[in-house]
Amino acid sequence: MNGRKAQAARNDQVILDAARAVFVADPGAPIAAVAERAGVGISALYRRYAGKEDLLRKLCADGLKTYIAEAETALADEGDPWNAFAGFMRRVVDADVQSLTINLAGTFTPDEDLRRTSTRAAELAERVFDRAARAGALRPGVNVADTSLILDQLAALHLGDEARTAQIRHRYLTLMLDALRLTSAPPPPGPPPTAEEVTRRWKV
Amino acid sequence: MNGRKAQAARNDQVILDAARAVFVADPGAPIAAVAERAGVGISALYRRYAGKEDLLRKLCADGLKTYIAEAETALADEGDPWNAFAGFMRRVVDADVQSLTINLAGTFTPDEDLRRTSTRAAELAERVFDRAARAGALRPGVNVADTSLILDQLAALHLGDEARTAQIRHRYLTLMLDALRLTSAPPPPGPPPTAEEVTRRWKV
DNA sequence: TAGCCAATGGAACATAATGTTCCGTTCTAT
DNA sequence: ATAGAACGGAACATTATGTTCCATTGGCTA
Repeated sequence: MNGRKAQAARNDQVILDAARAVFVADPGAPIAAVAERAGVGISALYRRYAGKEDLLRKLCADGLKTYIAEAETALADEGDPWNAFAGFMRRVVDADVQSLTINLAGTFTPDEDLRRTSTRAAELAERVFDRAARAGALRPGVNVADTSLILDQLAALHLGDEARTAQIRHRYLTLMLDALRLTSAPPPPGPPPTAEEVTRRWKV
Repeated sequence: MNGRKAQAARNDQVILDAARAVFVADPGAPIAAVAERAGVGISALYRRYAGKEDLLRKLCADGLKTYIAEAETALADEGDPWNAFAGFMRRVVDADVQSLTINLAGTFTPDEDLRRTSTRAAELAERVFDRAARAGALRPGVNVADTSLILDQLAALHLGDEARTAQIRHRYLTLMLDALRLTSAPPPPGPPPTAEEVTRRWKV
């Protein structure tokens, strides 16, 4: 298949890739920046999405889906529960999911479908976490919400280059995982984060 | 002393406090928000500062000064070098210095004086860190720049309430410090951050 | 007491940024 | 050859926001 239709199909992907790159780098970027990066005109965007919010919702939903996929991969791992959990965290950092979900939250109004996806993502993550916890691999006093906030912190790291940023994020993820693995250390101070505190960032 | 002059003197402080609160919560906040929070008119601001950048520079310089003060306190501590270092980190988190320096960097052009202050701050922090390192209290492979990036990550944490935010930041600072204290653990992966990478965020 | 002036409030102004629409053009399929 | 999908990008509408300007207030001094 060639011609106009093929270009359109290719553009679907090109636009999504560009949008992801642009909004990961700057969540408040103008829509024109996406068009420029994709090498298309603005109407190519508006033909596909009703508006900016629509595009952001799509990106966020995609991010949650890869998060879910990684969690399912971790759950399918029959080996050491701690390793499954740690691997899950590393893959989520690599996919830069947090930049697509947390950093975009609040810039658009979520729809029902997105809320459902978000709920499912949280459930799966909890199962990955709990399995490691029940195996006695985790420091006392930590919970799933802690892992969300840890991912948030890592997503805040920006060092110019995308590759270098990923590298440095893994550096601090390693430190955090080491701290979470200290099963005989005292619980970290302060009340642990609640699910509500982690969810509050979503608009409406 | 009373009357107009006293009000002006009070306003100096009120305006600075309001500006700190507003820009810590939102580095891109409009200047009108500061005036509103301070309960003064806009001209009360423009009488004191040539423009928005001027105010931001002032806030940033103040932040660096408290950072320097805390580092000097740590250096004056003759006790355990690790405790001095850890206390320094905790106090910097409490003062929310990072929100006034890193988060504001890039939104204004630093002047010569601010650059000098910044350099001095880095020197002192390095001495606090090195003393702990020479005492053998630190995990191999970590350096001062690591502590900067750790503070950045913590500053990215926002949980509505200011008190709660401080609480949760201390939670993860504790985890990070625990990981930094594992003197017989392997060095964290990836090339450590360089001074240049930590400094790059400054405009010009 | 009259008058000067620092200090202020806040409307008005000037821009800049940016989401969205619209129209002429291109290219494919029939 | 023609209809219509897909597109480019200028034009438009709106909003956000830094800065200026002027009338007003209140204390201090001659």
